[in-house]
Amino acid sequence: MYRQQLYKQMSIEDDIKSTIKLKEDQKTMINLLYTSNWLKEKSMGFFKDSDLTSEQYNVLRILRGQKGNPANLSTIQERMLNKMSNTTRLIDKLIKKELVTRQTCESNRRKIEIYITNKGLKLLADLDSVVDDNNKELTKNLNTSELETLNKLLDKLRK
Amino acid sequence: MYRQQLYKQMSIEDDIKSTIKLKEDQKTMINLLYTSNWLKEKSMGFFKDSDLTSEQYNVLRILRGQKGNPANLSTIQERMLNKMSNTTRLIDKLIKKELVTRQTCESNRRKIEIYITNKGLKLLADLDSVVDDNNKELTKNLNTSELETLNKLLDKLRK
DNA sequence: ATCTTACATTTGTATCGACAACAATTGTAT
DNA sequence: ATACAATTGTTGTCGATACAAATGTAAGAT
Repeated sequence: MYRQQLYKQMSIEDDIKSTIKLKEDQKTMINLLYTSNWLKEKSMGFFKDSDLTSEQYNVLRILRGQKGNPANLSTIQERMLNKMSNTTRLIDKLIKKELVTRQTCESNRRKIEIYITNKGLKLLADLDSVVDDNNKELTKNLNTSELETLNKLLDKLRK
Repeated sequence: MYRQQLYKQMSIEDDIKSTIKLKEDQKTMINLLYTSNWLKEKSMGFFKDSDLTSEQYNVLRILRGQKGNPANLSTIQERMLNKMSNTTRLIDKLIKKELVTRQTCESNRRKIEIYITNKGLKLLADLDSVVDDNNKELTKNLNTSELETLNKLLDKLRK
């Protein structure tokens, strides 16, 4: 039983060359993982140029969002897109690049406080327009209303 | 229409605790990465139980899709959800577990042919229902029509 | 005061992935 | 026939990552 490829838009089943008919929920699972990898691949060039990994960039964004306030490790971990087990060493890398600083919290010495440096802020500012262009490029096939629908569905999925 | 936030569904902006208003395309990018990580996390238990990594499972699925025909390395790489650089060593792991076999191709001795073993097929068969349940559980907040819409939008995004 | 438990981060270890160098085989041009 | 290029896969290296155990700190119970 062969599918009608000719009239159909290229779908996830074509992309992964599935030989069997997938159920809608299976398709969604695969589609989401596949699409997120697709996005990562398409963004790789950007991260390579900036000499940051996507996780490092993510942490810098989180710190900028603190607007001058420090963040401690557990806060950062909570907010990261993908919780990784070893934020310590990620911060080490950022410190070596002088993009953040680390100091132990006065009121609770178990905690450490992490600040983004001016150099870090400057780097982010420089990257902003590139990231923006990249986002626009990668989402150019969907109009705003479609993007909204997509976001709503993703939010609802995780609800 | 004030205090609209109170009645609003939890969105990606709440999830990542963004302090700034994001544009729709930014939201989509983050939402996709975040959701795929969410799915991976939620599926982790399954992979741990089966003693397979998600990539190994993915490769076994691809081989089963071959329906008895072998696949060579480059074919597998093409079809993997996330292209990894070192499929050789991934196959090594699967061979050690006796889930696949490897032999050089007769007609083109640069190529190798990879077959899934009966043990591999049996493992997949055993996992099928678990995977199915997992999929259903993870997509339970969306009905079929919503899943279809989601799939269409993802396909269109990558088009 | 000491003990236990919880919290916050760090460190050890083993594995994974990216990248590059390499080897073997096949294809092609002269 | 020979040389050169392209294909296909393997191996070495190194940084990144996951997971678990260890460390240091705080708070509560007895």
